[in-house]
Amino acid sequence: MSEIGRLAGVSQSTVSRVLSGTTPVAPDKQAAVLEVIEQHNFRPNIVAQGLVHGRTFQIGVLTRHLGSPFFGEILRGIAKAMEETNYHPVFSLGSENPSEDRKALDVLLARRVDGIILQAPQAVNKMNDEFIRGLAEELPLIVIGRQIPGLEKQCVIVKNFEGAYLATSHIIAKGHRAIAHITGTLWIEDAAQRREGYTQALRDAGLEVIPELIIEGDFTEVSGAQAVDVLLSRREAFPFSAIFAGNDQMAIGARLALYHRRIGVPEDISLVGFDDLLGTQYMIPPLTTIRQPIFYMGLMATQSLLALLSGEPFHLPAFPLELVIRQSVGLR
Amino acid sequence: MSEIGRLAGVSQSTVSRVLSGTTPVAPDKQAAVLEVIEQHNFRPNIVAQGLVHGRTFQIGVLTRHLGSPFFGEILRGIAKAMEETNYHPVFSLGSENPSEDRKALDVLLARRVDGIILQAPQAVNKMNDEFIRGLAEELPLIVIGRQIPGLEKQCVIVKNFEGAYLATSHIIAKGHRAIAHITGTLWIEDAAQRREGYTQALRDAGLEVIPELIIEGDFTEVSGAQAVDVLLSRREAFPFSAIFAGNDQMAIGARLALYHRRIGVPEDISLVGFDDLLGTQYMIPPLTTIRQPIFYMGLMATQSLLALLSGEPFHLPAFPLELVIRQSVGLR
DNA sequence: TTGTAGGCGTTATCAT
DNA sequence: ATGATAACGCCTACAA
Repeated sequence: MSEIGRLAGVSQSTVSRVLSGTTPVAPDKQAAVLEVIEQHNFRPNIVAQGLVHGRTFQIGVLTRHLGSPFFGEILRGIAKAMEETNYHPVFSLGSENPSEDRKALDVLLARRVDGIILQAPQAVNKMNDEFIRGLAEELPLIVIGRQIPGLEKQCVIVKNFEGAYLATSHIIAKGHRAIAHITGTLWIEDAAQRREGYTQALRDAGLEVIPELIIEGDFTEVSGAQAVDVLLSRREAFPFSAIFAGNDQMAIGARLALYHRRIGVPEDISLVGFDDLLGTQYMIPPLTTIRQPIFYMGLMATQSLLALLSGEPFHLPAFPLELVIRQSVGLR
Repeated sequence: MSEIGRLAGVSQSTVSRVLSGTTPVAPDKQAAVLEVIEQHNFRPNIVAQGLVHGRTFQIGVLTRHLGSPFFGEILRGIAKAMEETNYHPVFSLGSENPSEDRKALDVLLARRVDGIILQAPQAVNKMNDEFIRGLAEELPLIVIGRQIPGLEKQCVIVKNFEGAYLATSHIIAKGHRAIAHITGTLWIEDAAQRREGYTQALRDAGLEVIPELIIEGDFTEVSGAQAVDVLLSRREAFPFSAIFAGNDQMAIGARLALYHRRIGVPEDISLVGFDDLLGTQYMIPPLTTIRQPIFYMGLMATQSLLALLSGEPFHLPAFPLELVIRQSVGLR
């Protein structure tokens, strides 16, 4: 920057001022400086700026699984919210291994990110509620997909229980008596809560909860397909006529497996998903699912974080769920 | 850091030395310092370290679409390669809008990333070959999915033409005469090259290339399904008995659409994909596809970049493709 | 072995 | 309006 100043015949501070625009600068010098900057296509070093300001303008996002459409949507929301700001997201991939998870967080912290978005952090070990509460005192923090007692206002959660209850009740209302459920990764709260909603709906309808009809998947399409295989292999002993999949990805996998076995949906088996993923209804119509505003969850989480950052008040809205029936489902 | 030194009764430099381990420090002082560090759980500021060293230990990754399984695999490779290093990836999302694409790159540059991985950059406007060559002179750079003349050694590409040729020839060898093709986003080289391989294989077999049988998709499942709908709607005028999908995601979409119309695969229509995506063969068996070592492409690209960074010699291996036939395809 | 001091690229506060 | 100058947090000669 001083080099630029030298070439333009001004001081380094003037260059800084031209760039920041905080203080008026004589038009001729202004022009001279911009000229030199242009020639050398100089860019101010954000890192050094950060040193001065005490911030990095980076938001850490601790996540898992970048290849999923679900996460992709959340990310779109996060990126969208930061679009016109100076902030930039930095992703760190957690894993199912708790220590790796913690290490990923440490990297973010060492980089002095200005705030953190925790995506469905594991509730074990060093990542327990207590730890996260402590973390929240050190820096602005938003948690997606997990409710931390005492930190409710900074947690983005979804009415998983209600959604699953709604979905299951809908299936029951259509006359089904034996309903299977493919869960997501159970240590992720969303999955556990959806399972609860499912079992509660069964109980409230006076139906029996059959453990053999509940298969744990991992939110991926493959696990959905595999779960169906397991269910079908037991079908003699544990018959069922409908499946409630813990998310749309598993619903897609399940649908493929059913198609493959030439089992009609919904004629032979009814299928309900969760998320209302982009395009799902096009790929596997007809589809009944629970709509979840994923994109907005990412967006709002980020906006709240930015508000936290600037000390502004904010409130995370409640994210509603909705039963969506695409085309005529014909659940029987 | 000086605060830590004060509390431990040593100078700030000694604290630095304890942390870096570059210079011996008296055991007692060492202990005292570590003690204080522990108490205040102090972490050195990587940003400030970067200022001194002139590097940020960040690798910029310009990408598009974080929600795709294909990109997820590349990313796994990138992350894996950086795992035991001090480097950390920073992602910036490009878009189909060239100016956005450029802006995403600028953010990375302003953050003074030490190196850049360009993921299938658009070959237009400011991102032309000339520009990228210039960029490569400024900082270590690896390009995935596009061949830049004069920069071949830093480009990770795949034998797309050969793979598509192989796939199409295989289908022809099974007796098909009218083969449809669903392409990926055509401004991405991979997609264009695969289309070339497809048309060349047809020509070499003396078959006619029918434009109406070539549908442009965008690598997503939905586009695969939609393409099939279009193809089927024209089937009277332009019949076909096989489909070569430009990637596995579109193959999945196509398969779903076919299943939905109760069109058997491979009895009625044969389907071949490209990528050998994780789990695909499980979800839609039997599947014939071209195997592409996606994970290793990300891994090797990153290792090469790190080598570039440290001035070590390196060579990007050729990434082979392979025709994979899962189970008995029964292409007729 | 340890402390002092200078510098990395900016911004902000002073004078001028 | 503009130029010095002091931070920001850390590393590293250099000196002791």
